[in-house]
Amino acid sequence: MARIFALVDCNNFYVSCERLFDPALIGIPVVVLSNNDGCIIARSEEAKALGIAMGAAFFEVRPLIRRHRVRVFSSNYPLYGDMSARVMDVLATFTPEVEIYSIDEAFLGLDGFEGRDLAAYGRQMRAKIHRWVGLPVSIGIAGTKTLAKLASHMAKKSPAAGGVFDLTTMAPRRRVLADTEAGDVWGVGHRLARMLKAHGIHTALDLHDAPDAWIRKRMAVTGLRTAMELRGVSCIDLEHVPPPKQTTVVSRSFGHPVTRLDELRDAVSVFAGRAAEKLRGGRLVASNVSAFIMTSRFIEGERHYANTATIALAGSTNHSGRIIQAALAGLERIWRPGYRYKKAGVMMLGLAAESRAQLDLFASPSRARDTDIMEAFDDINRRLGAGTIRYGWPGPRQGWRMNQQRRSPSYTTRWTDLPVARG
DNA sequence: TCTGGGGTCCTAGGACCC
DNA sequence: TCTGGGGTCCTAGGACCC
Repeated sequence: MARIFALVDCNNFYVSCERLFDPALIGIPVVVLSNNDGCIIARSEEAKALGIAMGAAFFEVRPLIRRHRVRVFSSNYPLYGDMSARVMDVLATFTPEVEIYSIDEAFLGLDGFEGRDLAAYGRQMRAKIHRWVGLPVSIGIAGTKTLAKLASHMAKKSPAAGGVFDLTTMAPRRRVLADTEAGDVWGVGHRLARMLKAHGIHTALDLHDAPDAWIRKRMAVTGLRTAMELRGVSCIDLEHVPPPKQTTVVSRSFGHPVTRLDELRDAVSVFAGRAAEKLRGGRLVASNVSAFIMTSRFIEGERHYANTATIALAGSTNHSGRIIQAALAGLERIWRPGYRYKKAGVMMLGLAAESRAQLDLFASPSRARDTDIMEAFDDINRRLGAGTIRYGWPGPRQGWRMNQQRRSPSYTTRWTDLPVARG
């Protein structure tokens, strides 16, 4: 049976979320910044038209932004996460086969819908999301995930498509592939695109037509899979249930460079504490903790240093105290004086379900008590706000804290930020 | 002065064992 | 003391994604 996939992609997602709660932003250039207000990660169409590049450093495009009065926002993940969940809920009313691929994208399985007018079905989805949530989306439909991604680009690019592009009927595949750069294909990044270009492979069609053996040699099995998918052979299936996480990371760039060990200790404790909370939230435990620190890669003429230390936990755990202690031990091992550190983080490795570690956990009475303490800890932070209680003592200097000067309110996830309508 | 954060997968190479 | 093949496991690094 032929497979049918749809890719639903929210247009300029973060910008669209900001516009939803401030309609004055509609029709004018808007951008959203990364954590730490470092670079541009979302742009409205008007901002794109001004030539503001994706990923551009904020300070570099600042003159342009000033000149054109571009509205600028720090990223507001509680808001975006909540809006994302609403979109996904609407999609679930159209098919049970929904794979949430990222915060702003979902793959749908539409096998068995062959008889229908798929583009019309897509337009229904679009209209319902617009009416119920208020966000614009683009939808691509095709026989493989890679082609569905490509079709969603077509849906955005061609005004005639009306936001939905069905590659199974609307255009010959070869023509669409010929109009697509190889680097725009899902699975072909910067490096491979450059390599392909050097070998005369410029378009998606060139890749489609390249010999298997050559692709296998230069792009490994993942590259061959991509080429097969371009040819309409489905190799990447829908993932209905997300596979269990293997690692989880909490890391941040610092608002200002950090030189002192005590400041780094403070940052690493906060990150490790947050990582432990993430584990408990997912009912997971970890067997190892890595701490890592690095200087800026961008400053010329300054010595660069980056290092990671991995510490084995004595038995898998999600206990904040143990994890913080291990992360700090890792930090001591890699810290070197004389550097201006710009970023640090904590990675949890060897994740496993808490339930599988239970027996071991309760083998010792002190561990059972630890679990009770952590539950109370999380409960307090849930009810009174994140960070109400934490491990350790915040250091006197907080220069490592992120810059986030342009954040919009948490309209939908904090009562005090609820928008007010006035008649 | 200022350049995100959080993930996955594949491969090559070394250690170790029989 | 040297020779050889083959298997597994682990890690580091590189590539990708949003």
